[in-house]
Amino acid sequence: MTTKTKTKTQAPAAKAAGDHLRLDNQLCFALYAASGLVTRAYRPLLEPLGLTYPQYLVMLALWEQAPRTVKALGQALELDSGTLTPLLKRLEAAGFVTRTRDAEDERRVQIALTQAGEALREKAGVVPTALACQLQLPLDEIVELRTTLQDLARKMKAAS
Amino acid sequence: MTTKTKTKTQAPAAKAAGDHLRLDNQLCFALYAASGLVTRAYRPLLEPLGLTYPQYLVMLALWEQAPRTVKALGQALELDSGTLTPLLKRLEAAGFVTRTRDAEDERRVQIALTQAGEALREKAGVVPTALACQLQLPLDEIVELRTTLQDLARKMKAAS
DNA sequence: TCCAATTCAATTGTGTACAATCTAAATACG
DNA sequence: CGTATTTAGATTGTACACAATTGAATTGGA
Repeated sequence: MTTKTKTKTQAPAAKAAGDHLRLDNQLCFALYAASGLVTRAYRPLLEPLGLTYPQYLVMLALWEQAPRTVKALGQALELDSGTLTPLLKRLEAAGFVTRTRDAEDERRVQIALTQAGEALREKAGVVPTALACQLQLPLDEIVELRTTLQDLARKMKAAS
Repeated sequence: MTTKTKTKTQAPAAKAAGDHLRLDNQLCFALYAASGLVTRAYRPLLEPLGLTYPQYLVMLALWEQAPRTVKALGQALELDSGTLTPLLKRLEAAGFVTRTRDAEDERRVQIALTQAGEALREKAGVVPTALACQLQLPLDEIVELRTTLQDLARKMKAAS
């Protein structure tokens, strides 16, 4: 219906401002909501591992390459030290990583995996598969969506 | 240390575990990183309005329809009262919304826009356009990505 | 050489996010 | 009626997330 009449209607709702401020037309909100929903879907899968979702991402980064500095982790995950420092301390307290000052350059802190941290990789192996089932998306669509998002991320980083 | 195999090539990186735990192969991480980058891109645009990014989303929802209950806002934005209550108190303190107990049902709190809150919509009008430029994506790709994400969100809500 | 600029991580302060719990209000139901 | 259940928000506790600042370590010049 879209009462596009030039009525000076004030109270009811958005109208004159057009659709471009509608929540459902915002890519940003679709991204925000989807990201939140996916994070929530991971929670029950990660709880048995003793990890939160951001902690899981940090562990993924470390399983791929360790030891790494806080800085390198931040670049890989797009996070800064204000976020990572307390998170890594919690992972250290949980026994999954160690934090050591680099002897070469005392400003750096190297994050390494403990035995328990390494061992956790086996248990985490089932997580992506379990989640992929919940997504209810065919594999080729998952790949395409992921590629599009990585593309977007790359462009935004370049433009910043 | 890595006594498990006699191959001396243990240290470098993930390998046997396969690619399915690689960060770059995770849709969840692509979503997480893209969402964070977009949020960050909004920040400088929203700062002159006196809004954070989640506050902006709440205002979008209210510009579309107000007054609304906290519950209704939570459903629209996929957020719960533990997040919304303090956020709405800050918006109230900023003078953009009012919070009123519903006389019909005293459990409900109605969130309405103030004059300042209504007026902010005009200033916010430029935000989506300004951001669309930064995205460096053609409009049809934006629409397609948005549709895919909304699809994903719908499926995940249905499966939960 | 010496010191200014840079770099790295930690800290501080503000603002989300959510689970679990709590309270009051409304509804169901016997 | 009167109580059990459900519902709406608020509160509490834990965990991100980032801007701004700090402080120590390194680097780059003049």
